[in-house]
Amino acid sequence: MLTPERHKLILQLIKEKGVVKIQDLVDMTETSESTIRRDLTQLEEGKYLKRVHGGAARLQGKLQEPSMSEKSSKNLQQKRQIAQYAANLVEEGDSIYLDAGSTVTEMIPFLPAKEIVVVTNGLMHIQALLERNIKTFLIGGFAKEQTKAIIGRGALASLEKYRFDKCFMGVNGIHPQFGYTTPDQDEAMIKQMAISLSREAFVLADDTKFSEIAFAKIAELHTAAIITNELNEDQKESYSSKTTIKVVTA
Amino acid sequence: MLTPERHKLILQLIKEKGVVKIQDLVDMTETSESTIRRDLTQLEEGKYLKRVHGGAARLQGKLQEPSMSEKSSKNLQQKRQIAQYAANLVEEGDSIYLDAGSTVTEMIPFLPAKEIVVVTNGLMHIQALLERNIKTFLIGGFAKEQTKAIIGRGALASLEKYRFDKCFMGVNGIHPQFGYTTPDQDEAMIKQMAISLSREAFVLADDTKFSEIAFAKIAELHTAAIITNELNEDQKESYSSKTTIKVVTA
DNA sequence: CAAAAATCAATCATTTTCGTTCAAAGTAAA
DNA sequence: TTTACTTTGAACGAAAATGATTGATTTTTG
Repeated sequence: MLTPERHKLILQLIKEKGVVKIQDLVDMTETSESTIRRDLTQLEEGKYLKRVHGGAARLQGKLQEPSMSEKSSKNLQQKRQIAQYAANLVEEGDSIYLDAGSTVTEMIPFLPAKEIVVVTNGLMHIQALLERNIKTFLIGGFAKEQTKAIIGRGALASLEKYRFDKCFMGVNGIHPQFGYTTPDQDEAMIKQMAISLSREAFVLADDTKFSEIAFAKIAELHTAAIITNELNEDQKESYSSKTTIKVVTA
Repeated sequence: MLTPERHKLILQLIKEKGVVKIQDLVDMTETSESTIRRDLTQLEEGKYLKRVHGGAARLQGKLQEPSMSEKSSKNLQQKRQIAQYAANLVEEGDSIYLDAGSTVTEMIPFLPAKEIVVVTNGLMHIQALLERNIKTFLIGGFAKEQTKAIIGRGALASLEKYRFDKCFMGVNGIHPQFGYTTPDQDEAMIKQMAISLSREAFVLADDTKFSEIAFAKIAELHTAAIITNELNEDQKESYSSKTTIKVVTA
C-alpha cells in the first residue's frame, strides 16, 4: 500500500470517527506498527492530526470558514439561486459558453463536472473552472480591466471558431439593438456573436429591472430562456406574446 | 505501446484511482519499469501528477505550500533580480510576449507602464498586468490547470497573428529540439512559436542548472540573451563559442 | 503504590524503489 | 543505404521505506 493511500485512509478515518487506534490502522493497511507510527508522525508534523497515546485524534482548533460579510447579502443569495438553476440546465457532454460577469461565475460550482466543455471570455471564471477540473477554453483578445473580460476584434475572430449547445449571459449587456442596455460596444459584440453560435441562449437576470422591451427584442432572434426570480405582470405578458422565448422563475 | 498511449492511460488511471503503483503500470502496459519511470518523470515535469515512492498520485490544487515557503526567500530574491534586469530591457513602445511562468510574473512590477503592449499565454500574469494598466492581450486556447497557461492548437493559431519586439521565456521549457528539457510538448510548441515571432528572445534563468547544450542549441536559431545570476565555466565557454547569443549576468 | 501491560522512540538490517548509465533496437532524415 | 536521433530495457550503486528489536516511558491494573 502506497504512502499517500495510507495517509488518505488515516485522515479519512480520523475525520469520521474522531480517533483511531494504531492497531486498527495496522490491521487495515496490512503494514507494520512502525510504518503506521511513521505515518502518524508525518501527519502530525503537517498539522493534519494530533497524536495521542495508542493512536491519533482529529485536531479541533481548525480553521473555520468565515466570509459572512457578503454571504448574508440577499442579492448574492438571489444570484446564487438563479445560477444554480441555470447550471442545472447544463447536461453532461454539453459544450457551453459562459459570458463574463459575476452572476455567471456563481454557476460554476453547480455545473456538472464530467464531460462538459466550457468556452468563456471571463477571466474571473478561470480560477473556479480550473479548480473544478472542467475542460476550459479561453478566447483570445484584449483583456479589459474593469470587467475582466476578453474583448475586441481578435476576440471575435477567436470566438467564431466555436459552437455551443448552450450559452449563458449576464443580464447586463446584450447588444443595444437586441434591447438590453449595454455599457460597452465591444463587449456587446462578443455577446451577440456568442448567442449566434449557440443552439440555445440563456440570460441570467439577478433582478427584475430589465424592461419588457428586452424580452421582445431578444425573442425575435433566439430561442432563449430568461432565468430570474420574480416577474411582474408586464413581463409575464411580454413573455406570453412571444413564443420563442421561455421565462423561468427559479 | 506508444508513448502517448501510455501517458493517456497513466493519467486516466490516476484520475480514477488517485494513486497508481509503478508495478501495476508495468503490468498493464507490458513495458519495462524504466519506461514507466521515464513516463512518470515527464508527466510530473508537466505538472500532470506527483510522483511518490512506489508510484504516482494525483495532485490536488491547493495543498502544497510548505515547500514554497522554505526555499522561496533566497530563490525569490534571485528571481526578482533577474526579472528586474529583464524588465529594464523593455523600452517604451515595445510589443512584448510574456511566457507563462512564475519568474516572468516577477517582471511585471518593473515593466515601463506607458505605451507598451503585452501579449501572453500566462493566466497568472493577467492580474498584475491589469493592475498596472498595461495594455494586455491574452491568446486564446485551452487553459491548463497546473501551469495556468493557455496551450493547444487554438493557442498556436491565436498566437501567430502577433509580432513582438522582444519575448521573455521562463527557463523551463524551450522546445526539446532547441535543447531545453521540456515537460510539456504543448507548452513547448507555444514557446517555440513565440520565439519565432519575436525579433529578440530572452530566457530568464533563475538557476544555473540548465546544461550548456541548451545554450548551444538555442544559439543556432535565435538572437537571444540568457539572463541569470551565476555562470559556471562550462557555460561561459559555451557562450563564447556562439556569437548569436548574449549571456547576461544580472 | 508497585507491578504488569501497553505504547513509545530510536536503531538497525532488509527489502523496495530510485536515478543514472549504457548498449541495443527502432525511426527519421540525409 | 548511411547517419543521427529517439526510445527502450537491463544493470547497478544510491536512496528511501519498511519491519523487527530493544529499552525507555506511559498507562492500566491489582
